[in-house]
Amino acid sequence: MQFNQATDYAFRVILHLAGLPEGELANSQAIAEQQNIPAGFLQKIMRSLVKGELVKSYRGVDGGFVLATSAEKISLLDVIEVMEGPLDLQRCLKEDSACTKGCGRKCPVHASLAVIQANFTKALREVNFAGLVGKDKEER
Amino acid sequence: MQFNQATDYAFRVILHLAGLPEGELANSQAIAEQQNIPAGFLQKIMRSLVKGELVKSYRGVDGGFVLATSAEKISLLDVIEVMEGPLDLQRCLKEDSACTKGCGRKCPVHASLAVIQANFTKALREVNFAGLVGKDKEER
DNA sequence: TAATACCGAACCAGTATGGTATTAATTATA
DNA sequence: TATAATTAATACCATACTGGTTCGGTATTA
Repeated sequence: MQFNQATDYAFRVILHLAGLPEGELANSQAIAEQQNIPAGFLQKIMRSLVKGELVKSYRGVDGGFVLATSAEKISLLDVIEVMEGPLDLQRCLKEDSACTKGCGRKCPVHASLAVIQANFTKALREVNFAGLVGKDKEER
Repeated sequence: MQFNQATDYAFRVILHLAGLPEGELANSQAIAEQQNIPAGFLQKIMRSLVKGELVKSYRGVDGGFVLATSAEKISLLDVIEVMEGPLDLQRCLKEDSACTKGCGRKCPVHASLAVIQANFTKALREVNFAGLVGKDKEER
């Protein structure tokens, strides 16, 4: 029960981009070096972030990446879902049919986990990268 | 970000055992049939639960399994941790050294996730199987 | 001593993880 | 318009994890 390494890296990437001066873009080499992420793997991650529409890319000389929207509008959950797909603690919280016992909604474990999951995702949705980058700068 | 199938099965197993009349034990075949869990796989799961000291086993004729302690004292988190090991959202929440960026405790993502994880595990710890089996019986 | 049940370990196919490598497409600029 | 800089796309790879299955061993009891 852990986020992927790629997701951890993606957090760093978004935080990095969120900390950039308005309008400035970062290329993958710079991100890789400053955030200490394997360059080749980072490129793969960047493509996920672009596909997931969290980041915009520009090719060619002086190309690079920028956030696709304001840091305030990007939450921890957004990054997680782009990197790992929807967050569902149990198979049967995604689709009822996934429960091999076929208890439908009657299983009390299911019911409890549904509530816990709702609170969990809410908490992840409430943290945005504008806030995070703010704390990051305080730190220094 | 999903619990293993084995963990889901384990929830059913504990719920099953928690619903048994005082002192009664269930053998793996009965559990497999009633909870619709592949018999061979269930045996593996039972061994994990025994090793994790959530369940006690008795061999031989009329052998089987019982909860090792009262259902009240077994939480969702207990089952999860026995089946999957400690719950840590990020590598660096487990060990500082796991952060390849080496930011120690200064990373704001780390800090936020630590809080979220604490609430998450608290919620999982607060749900016990005495409560769950109560709801299960109401249902019928 | 035979039947019943759990124990332990090995094994297996399929998929995910964490990377790497290569080639193609694009674009600013000299 | 050539060229250097950059991302895009795809394929590949070793290793580990997942969700099982199998089989011989061991304890218990009638």
